[in-house]
Amino acid sequence: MTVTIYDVAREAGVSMATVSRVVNGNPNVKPTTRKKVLAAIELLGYRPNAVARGLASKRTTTVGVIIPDISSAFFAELARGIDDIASMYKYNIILCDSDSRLDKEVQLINTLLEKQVDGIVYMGREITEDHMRVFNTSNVPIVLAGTKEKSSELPSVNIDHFQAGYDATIRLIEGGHKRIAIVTGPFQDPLAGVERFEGYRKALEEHNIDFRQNYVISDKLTYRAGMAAAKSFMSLEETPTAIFAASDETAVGVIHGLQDMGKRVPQDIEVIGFDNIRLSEMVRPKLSTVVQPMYDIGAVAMRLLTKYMNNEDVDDHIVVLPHRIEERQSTTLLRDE
Amino acid sequence: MTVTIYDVAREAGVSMATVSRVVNGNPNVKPTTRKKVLAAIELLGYRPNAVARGLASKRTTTVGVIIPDISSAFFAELARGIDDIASMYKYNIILCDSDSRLDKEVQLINTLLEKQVDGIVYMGREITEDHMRVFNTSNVPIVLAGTKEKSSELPSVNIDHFQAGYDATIRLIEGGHKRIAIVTGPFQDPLAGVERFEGYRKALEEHNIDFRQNYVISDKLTYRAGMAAAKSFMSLEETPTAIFAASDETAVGVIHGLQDMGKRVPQDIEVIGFDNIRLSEMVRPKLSTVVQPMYDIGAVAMRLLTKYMNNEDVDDHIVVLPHRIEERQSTTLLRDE
DNA sequence: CTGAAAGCGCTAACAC
DNA sequence: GTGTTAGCGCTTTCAG
Repeated sequence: MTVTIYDVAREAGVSMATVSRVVNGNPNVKPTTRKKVLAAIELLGYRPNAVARGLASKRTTTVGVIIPDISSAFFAELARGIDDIASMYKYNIILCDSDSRLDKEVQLINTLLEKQVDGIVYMGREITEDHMRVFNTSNVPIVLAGTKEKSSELPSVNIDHFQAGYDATIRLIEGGHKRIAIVTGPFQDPLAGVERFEGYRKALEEHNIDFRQNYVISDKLTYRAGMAAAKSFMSLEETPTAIFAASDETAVGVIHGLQDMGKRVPQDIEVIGFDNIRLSEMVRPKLSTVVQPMYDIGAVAMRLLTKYMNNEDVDDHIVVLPHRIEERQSTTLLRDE
Repeated sequence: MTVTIYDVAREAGVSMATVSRVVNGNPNVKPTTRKKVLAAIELLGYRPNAVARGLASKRTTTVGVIIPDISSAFFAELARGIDDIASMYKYNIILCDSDSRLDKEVQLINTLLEKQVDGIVYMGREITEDHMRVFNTSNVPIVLAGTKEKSSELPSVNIDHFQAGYDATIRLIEGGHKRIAIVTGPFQDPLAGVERFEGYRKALEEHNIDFRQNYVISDKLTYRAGMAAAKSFMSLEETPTAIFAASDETAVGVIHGLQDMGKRVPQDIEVIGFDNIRLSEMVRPKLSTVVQPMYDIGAVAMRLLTKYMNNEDVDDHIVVLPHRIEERQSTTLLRDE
């Protein structure tokens, strides 16, 4: 029924080993026999069975990727980086949407390990001890992309979120603002919820601006949350004049919430986002934002993983990529008015 | 080093076969022995090797998914539907980004087949004879999601794009418009480029509205293309009063292009999009659009695939899901002014 | 209800 | 250069 390496061998009048050699590009084959084998392969329509190969060689050229939400523009962009590099190195990807649920994540990791992936790229928001426990049962390398884990045991690639939050706030301060609000992620999220927020605090502190608890809203970084936050801030007695939202989607929600209340951005209130997803250029005013090199984070993470899988030396298992601020129309920082 | 089924068998004092049975949930095992085996598994930290299982059983519980661009909101949403149903049926997904390139697609299909996936869900824009050739070498079922192939041999799930294009245009006509332009996809794309466009033509024709060649622009359905199209249409002597864009992103580009030229939407010009991606609610005015049940298309496609993989009967291999029009703020169809 | 044994299709020494 | 021969770790008859 299905044609195997053995059929090819017989057809070509050689041994399985020889067929295996030509299939795998082993140079130790006389050109004439190679030709014969190739002809037999063509004739029979032979397709190597990667599962059998995987069992025999103990390598599957497949890596597992855990993603919290494939329809999130941010993670999808990371995934693109991962996929590009993976395919460059001839790896395939088993993509698993974890829905950010711990139980599912743990189960997925186990499944991936059973499937004998050669390595795993993990994306998530928070890493608990339960995560670490499963990670530790892994016999293959794992690298975190856009995700952090406090002990810094696991290799990871990120930007400096603290610094990024600081930078964003500084720009607002330099724009002359004193009443600066923030919509930050859930506090369980060490990056979007904590570090960016800590950067914000530090910036205020350094500039002797009082920190006001009612200027901070911690929520899931959705569009709706942004709209709600805008309403909430605008109901304060002393309303903020600038808002730092820890994600672009949220920032856009903030802007629309503001606009719906008749406020103009940036004339009345300035808004800055985070990530630089494509959406940020597809709204009016275009969103000023902290740009995170999403594609690169994914790409570098995957590249790092290939090094581990090939037992190459890696000089630094924690890589921090640069970020920058892209000023568009939702802030007026560059205008001198 | 790694613990195998054999180790568990010895530890539990039973045969491999018995261990296999408990691992696979075979009921023909005495509770006591099951308990013993489970204990041994726990003790040894045994993790079944899915590759070996796949080789022996000829099933990998893995399906391949080809996606043109993982960072496209439309396809990502389909992928979510696919993934959800796949995980519901205990399948894992090998996700391959084809970048819409024929050569890569063909190569990816082959790789997936080598990896012994149990089935394939294919998403793409166009299906050529080269595609069909590879598809035909497959010994596992393939279903198309959001993609069509003229011969209708392959199972697929879609909406009726012709009807959808027709409906969108009719709404514009009913809104009182006579000068209706369209930004359609590339003509190689049978759905976004051809069918939607044909629907548009038919609607005009039925209402005795002259078809004008300079009211149609066929381009990649990007945001930029939308902006460019808006400029182009507005440079015409007789400018359109309504524009149907064959994707939401393009529609938003059109709107912004219009706004940048000082036009108001919908007061001066009405715009309707296609797909109903999340973006359509995250812009102002909110975009009226033809809603395509993206998640469902993916989900149904995957469900269909499971049927084929289990040799279940399927009554109809071509499934057409319903679409509808969601009126938001970029059209005034419902207003009576 | 349980065990023995024959593969699944391929790779990887090891000979020649 | 090429062939032989063990496995890789598991499922699956087939007995009993």
